[in-house]
Amino acid sequence: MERKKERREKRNERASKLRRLGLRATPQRLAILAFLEGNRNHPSAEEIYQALKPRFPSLSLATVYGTLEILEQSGEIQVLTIDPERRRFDPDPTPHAHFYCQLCGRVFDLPRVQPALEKLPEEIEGFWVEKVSLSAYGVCPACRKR
Amino acid sequence: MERKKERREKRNERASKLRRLGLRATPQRLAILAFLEGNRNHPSAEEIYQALKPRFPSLSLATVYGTLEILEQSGEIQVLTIDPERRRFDPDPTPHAHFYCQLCGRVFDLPRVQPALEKLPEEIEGFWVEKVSLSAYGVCPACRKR
DNA sequence: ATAATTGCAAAAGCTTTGCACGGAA
DNA sequence: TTCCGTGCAAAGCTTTTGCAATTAT
Repeated sequence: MERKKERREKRNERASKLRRLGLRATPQRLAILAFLEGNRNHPSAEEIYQALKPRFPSLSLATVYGTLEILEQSGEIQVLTIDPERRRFDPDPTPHAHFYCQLCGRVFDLPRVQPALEKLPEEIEGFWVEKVSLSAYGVCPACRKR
Repeated sequence: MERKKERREKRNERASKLRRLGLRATPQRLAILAFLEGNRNHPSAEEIYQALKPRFPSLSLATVYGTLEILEQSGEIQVLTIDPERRRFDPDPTPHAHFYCQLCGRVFDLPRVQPALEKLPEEIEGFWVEKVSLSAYGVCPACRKR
């Protein structure tokens, strides 16, 4: 069974990543990292919490928020303010465009729009720019069909 | 005194605008419109409320929220989600870039960055785009000096 | 007159905080 | 053993809602 070994390795990678950031590798943090990894759904804190709850019955929403906070400060993830109702979290910290569907509320990546962002300088009209975000609002392909 | 006449005219313009939208021209709405007009501070609902409270002691926050909601739906203003803490309102409904200062929390217009937005089509990769917003985060000129 | 709008209070979310306990290093 | 991290409950905010009273038309 190679799968077991693979999982163990990924787990170790995540633990190392956390320790490299000066953080303790707790089961909760490892689970949140694992859930986020490769997740393109831009989940909210509540969604992460609900998804992990079955396997971590003692998990608390406060821990989820806390972990997401330090992961953002560490540059491992990015927080999106695209959804007017709640914060969304993106495991990919590199700048890229997002789309918010006003019908279903889902958030999508728009990787091909990215280039427009690259051209922005570190300084615009005296403002020091740390991060740029491009958000589009409208109707996603699935909702257009209905 | 020409000022009085001018104020009366502006007030009439706002009243007409409201009625054109099928809305009643109440003192509260006229005051909110007047406060927003030419206001480049991207105020929050609370800020609008506090600013108008002295002259409209009976004004309620619920009315402010309600008015802002219908003004947005009418296309008269735009709601910004750039501030992670609260919604900000912009009397200019046309798409333009914004800057959020992470130190003082103020929101600025970045009118010269606008062109980058113009190039975006109505449809991107199957997504129907109704609105695009470009937000930059960093430190504003005033805060850089300190 | 009458239908829309206001203001109040309460409710509904989302997110943060304080603190005692538990667990990683 | 030593702190860092967790979980719980409560609090803090922003925003929404229901409804009776008011007011624009």
